[in-house]
Amino acid sequence: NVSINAAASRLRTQKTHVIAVILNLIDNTEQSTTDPFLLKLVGELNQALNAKGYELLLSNSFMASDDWANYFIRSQRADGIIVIGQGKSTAKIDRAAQSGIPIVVWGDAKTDAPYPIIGGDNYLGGYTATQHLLSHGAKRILFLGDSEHAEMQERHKGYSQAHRDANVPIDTQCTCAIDITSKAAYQYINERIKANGLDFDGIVCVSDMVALGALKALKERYVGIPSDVGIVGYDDISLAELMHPSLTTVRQNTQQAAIEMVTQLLNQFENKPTESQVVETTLIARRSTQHSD
Amino acid sequence: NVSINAAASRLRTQKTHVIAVILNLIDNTEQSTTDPFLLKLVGELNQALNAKGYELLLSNSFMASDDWANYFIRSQRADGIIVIGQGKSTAKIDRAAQSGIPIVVWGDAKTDAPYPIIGGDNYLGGYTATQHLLSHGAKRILFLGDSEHAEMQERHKGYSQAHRDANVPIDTQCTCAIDITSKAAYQYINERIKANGLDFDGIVCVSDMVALGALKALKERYVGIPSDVGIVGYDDISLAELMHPSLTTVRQNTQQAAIEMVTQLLNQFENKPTESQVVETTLIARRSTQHSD
DNA sequence: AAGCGTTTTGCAAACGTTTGCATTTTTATT
DNA sequence: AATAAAAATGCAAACGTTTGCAAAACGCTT
Repeated sequence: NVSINAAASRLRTQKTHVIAVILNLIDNTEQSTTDPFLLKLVGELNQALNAKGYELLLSNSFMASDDWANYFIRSQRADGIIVIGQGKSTAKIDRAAQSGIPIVVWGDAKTDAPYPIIGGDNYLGGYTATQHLLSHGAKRILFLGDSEHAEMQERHKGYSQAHRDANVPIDTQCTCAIDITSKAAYQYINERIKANGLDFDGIVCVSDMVALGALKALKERYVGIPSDVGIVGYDDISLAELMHPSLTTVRQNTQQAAIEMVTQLLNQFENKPTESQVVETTLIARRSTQHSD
Repeated sequence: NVSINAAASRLRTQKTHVIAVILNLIDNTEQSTTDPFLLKLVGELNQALNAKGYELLLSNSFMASDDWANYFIRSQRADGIIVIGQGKSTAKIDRAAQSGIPIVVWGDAKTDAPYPIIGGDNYLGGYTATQHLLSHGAKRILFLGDSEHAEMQERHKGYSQAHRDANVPIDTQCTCAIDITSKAAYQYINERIKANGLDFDGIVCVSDMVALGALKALKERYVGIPSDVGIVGYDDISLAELMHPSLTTVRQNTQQAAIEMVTQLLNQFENKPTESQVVETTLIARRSTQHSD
């Protein structure tokens, strides 16, 4: 009676008021649908979309196969697409964008692309995290993460620049390419210490999950934190401050990001110009890098 | 060309191949869309649904207002509803079910209801967790959680029975009603110790998040874990094993749960009988309750 | 009361599928 | 070769809105 048929309405108006959110997971990695940061973003997006009268269709790009434009937009399942994560290759994203559909992605905003990219300031994040460790006396800082991602590369640039600015030499041995999971980090740190001993006094991690894995390995070997090794994560997931010691981390304003992504997407519906946006990125200093004051 | 219009198809066939998943959040609580366990379940549901050719429409019941049956089903936005969490009151769920729409809920399977409820064995979970602590010598065990939920009540029953079976007296002072957030747990433990000193030697928590909050408070006061206080969580979120000490917890098989929920929902489409189901619930013993072996 | 502009009401077409029925074509059977 | 059965093809109706247009009703002015 009072409820109107959405299918009919959509057919008639050619508008679905649905946005597909695609978790663009890293293919051969276990960084899965359960990654806290990604899901946090999904939660924020849901709120931001609802506020604008849109609903969120969650997709892990299993059903959509590879042709997002056709599956979601042409077939009128959604009005636009929000992709979370650039992945190692932006091929799928590029293809979708090329067919001229409304699309926004969460990733590295500095990437030059025909679609708007929203993301934190990865260079600044990497720089600040590293500088923070250096200023607390660290001399050999590991960079723990996957450098194949645009986001990670930016962070690594910041990592390098911070070293140069502080006149601390960079050892390429300190850049460690691992899967961005806590498990991989745990294993890596374990094996490195077994092989080399404790040949570092700081770690910049590419996510909090990675940091937690590293932290666990260090604790099990009774490495003092932050006395022997300082560690900083990335994302400020809710667990970060609950750790012991609480985890210094780089926070990206996900709420702002979600709102911005939705705005940029809706702009495309009205053919307004769009542009990539950088969201607030701040270091949250906690105990994993400094003793109590 | 090759892509068919979903709106038209849905209108004609009266089938959307979409399932609405509603995060039935506890109203005046901060247990938000970012709760790791809930999102884990969402992830699993997404996979299980995709496997059956359905898509997942995520909803936090903001858009749906209160009339789920009308908003989602009558209006043909989805074919069925999966509700995550019974909440303090099942009024909304009952109303939706009463209008005869396909619905399944994650909650306490022992609750008598006209719709299938999938959930872990909360009584067993509460019992096993408590028994585990008792068998490691605990004498005064806190039950930390909100007892207004059906699920929590069952766990509390298990908690009580375990005490009786072990001939350990129960003090009502040990049943602590708090919001199920890490923050509330942290504050509660802090204040309790400040007021009473360390008047307990074990904690059964209603979720891992709660356990983490409690853990943090204990560590800050240099309470030995598990030597002074043993602690067991619930849910086995990925962080549980990364904590230090790693967290003993009760694991509910969420993958099995997701598949079961989807099955029960699809059954309703074909008017097959449905029934509430209990999923595998096991204690994962880790360091927060026992020293290394 | 007639003329004019504005608002209300009513109708029919269109959105793109699916489905049932009727017709035609193909294939198999005696 | 004639007939029955099966498969393929074509057509039109229906799903429930929205929207534009026409017609009608209404209010105001001269």
